Amino acid sequence: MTTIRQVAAVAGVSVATASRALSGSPAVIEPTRNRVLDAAAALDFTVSRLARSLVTGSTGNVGVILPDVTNPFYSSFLAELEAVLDTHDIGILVGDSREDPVRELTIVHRMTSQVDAVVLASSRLADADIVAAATRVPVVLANRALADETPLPRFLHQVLVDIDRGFSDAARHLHSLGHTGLVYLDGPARSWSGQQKRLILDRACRSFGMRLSVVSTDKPDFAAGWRAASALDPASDTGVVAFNDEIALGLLCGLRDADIDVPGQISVVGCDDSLPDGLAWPSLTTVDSSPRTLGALAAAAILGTAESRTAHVPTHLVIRHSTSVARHPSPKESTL
Amino acid sequence: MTTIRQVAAVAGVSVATASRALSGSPAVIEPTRNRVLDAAAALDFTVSRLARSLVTGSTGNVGVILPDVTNPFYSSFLAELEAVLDTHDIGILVGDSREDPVRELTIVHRMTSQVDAVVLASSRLADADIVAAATRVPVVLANRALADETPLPRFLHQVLVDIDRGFSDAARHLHSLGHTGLVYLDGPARSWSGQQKRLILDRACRSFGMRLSVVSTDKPDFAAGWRAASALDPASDTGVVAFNDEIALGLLCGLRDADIDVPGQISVVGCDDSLPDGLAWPSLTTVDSSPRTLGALAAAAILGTAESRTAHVPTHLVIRHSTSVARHPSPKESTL
DNA sequence: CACTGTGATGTAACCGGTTTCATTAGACTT
DNA sequence: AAGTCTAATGAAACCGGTTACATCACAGTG
Repeated sequence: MTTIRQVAAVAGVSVATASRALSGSPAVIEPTRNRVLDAAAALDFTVSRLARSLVTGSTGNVGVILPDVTNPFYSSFLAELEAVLDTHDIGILVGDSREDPVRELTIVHRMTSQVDAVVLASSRLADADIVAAATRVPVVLANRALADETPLPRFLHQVLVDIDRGFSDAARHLHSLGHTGLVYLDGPARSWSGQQKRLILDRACRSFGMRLSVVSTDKPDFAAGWRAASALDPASDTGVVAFNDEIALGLLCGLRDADIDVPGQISVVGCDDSLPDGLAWPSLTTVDSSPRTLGALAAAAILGTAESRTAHVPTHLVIRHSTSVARHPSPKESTL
Repeated sequence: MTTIRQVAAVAGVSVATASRALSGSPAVIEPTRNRVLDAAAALDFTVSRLARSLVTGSTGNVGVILPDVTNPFYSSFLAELEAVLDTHDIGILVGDSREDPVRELTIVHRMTSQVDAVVLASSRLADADIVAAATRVPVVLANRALADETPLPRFLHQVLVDIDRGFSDAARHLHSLGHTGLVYLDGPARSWSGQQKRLILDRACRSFGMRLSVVSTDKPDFAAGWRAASALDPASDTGVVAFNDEIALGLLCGLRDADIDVPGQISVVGCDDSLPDGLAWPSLTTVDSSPRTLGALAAAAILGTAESRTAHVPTHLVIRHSTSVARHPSPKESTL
């Protein structure tokens, strides 16, 4: 490996001058700079970000920890975050906690000493652990908020999806279609956003006088939705809201497999609006919480261009064809 | 930030001893080690991987560059790679080239000085660039091979999907079902594996006396498959092989939208076997090239446990219900 | 008892850059 | 011509660890 001292030697200058020339300091005169750059090119030299980081105290890297890289929500989030930071020549250390708080904490520790900030997406950590982490390295919480009573640490940003609007509207929508009860297909047990969605639906149902029942899923994917299909009874469960579109899609397919008509017998609402046109049939009514926008907000927090300590991605309900008027089987009707 | 000198001071030992105690050297006696560990705990100290890397020459990180994190093939690959390396306390720097060789090269440069190795997944770089990179940092090529005439650099591993078997079988399968021609829905123009798939199909078709036509797609996703649906003519295009399952799925949905029956009118074969059960209807005949296994092989190459310089993931054709006997419209039949 | 060997610890150099501060040369002032 | 200022460069400290080598105490040996 070639070092800056070799470059300096070849260029016939001191290491200080070489360093200045290479980092574009204006204090070095044109011909000198060229000698250094030529030498560097000749030796195929690139500065060691490691060594630079050690002395400057900034690494040019940020850490990102996700519950599951494989989940489209997180991979989109990551893609956008990466795209923005890349333009600022910032690298990304990625960690996959696989929904495990212990592993998440381990990864945080591995990262802290080599990044300028850590982004925790849908963190499964306890508030206390997050607060503790924020004392060692700036933290951006994405899709997760600390409890209201927890005071926000100095170096903690939050970027959130404002699902309140979307989920309230989802409940209102189903209510207005005559549904008298709702089934919520929840996400992972430790998911903060899943819990929020549940709370919002609960509040909404209460205000509309609807029943709410919750079905848990371990991993929020297609298979979970498919399995849930067989747990539903079209006689009583006419309206379903899912944690995300993957679950909703699995449900759609599972219901079709069971010859249950959507939206004729059961109405389905998803979340994220992450499915490409034409994949879901019928097209899915969903809450559009954009992970890419969330990624952009996280990037803004990292870059210091965020306007406030906690930012929100707005949502709204996108009504398509997986929801329709509830069919109320009256006692008189026979099921044939 | 607390340093090892502070820990040493509190523990009443020299920095050397502190360092040894913290890194588990056997040369330090039990009570001393405890004093150091206690001091470290009291000061909430963690070693700076940065500083350690600088002197030891090994960073404990590897870089991974992908054409698109959002693509399930790559996110699965990444997930597995991460999972294995995580158990060895190795971190991952991730870069998304977005199919752009220039960006890919930039990312390689950003990484080289801070990783122990770089994994290039489906690299879009020229052989020469890859070889050049391999002189600066060990490289693992995943799903991409150098040209046969290019001599393998010392620090270059290759982990490949042995699609030959799967794709030959796909062609044979369709041939045996009476299809007289094949349409190949290709992936990104710069994709090496796409080119390989094309070559294999070409060879196979030649040997079976089948026609082969190739349709290009820019991004290998659902939407591309959907668009391709309208480019097919069921009268002549009865057998289709797709670059991956996402394209195949898009095609399936697009064909259904156009009221073209699969497999009645058109048979479809995908690649990767990445779709969850029940998503595709009819279930998709596909070549099972496992990205997770590929990720595991890449990890083995990194860890030095690889048995050879180039490893292969075997494939075979998984026959399901999206392929069937070709319906040959004879001139006498009317289309009604 | 003097001598050698061994094991625990300390001292200081080192990794590859950046940056403070000193030095030097030349331009400008008076 | 002496003095002051400025701009370019160099010397050396420093970032936070690791490790080669020196040191020292003590046990074992003849």
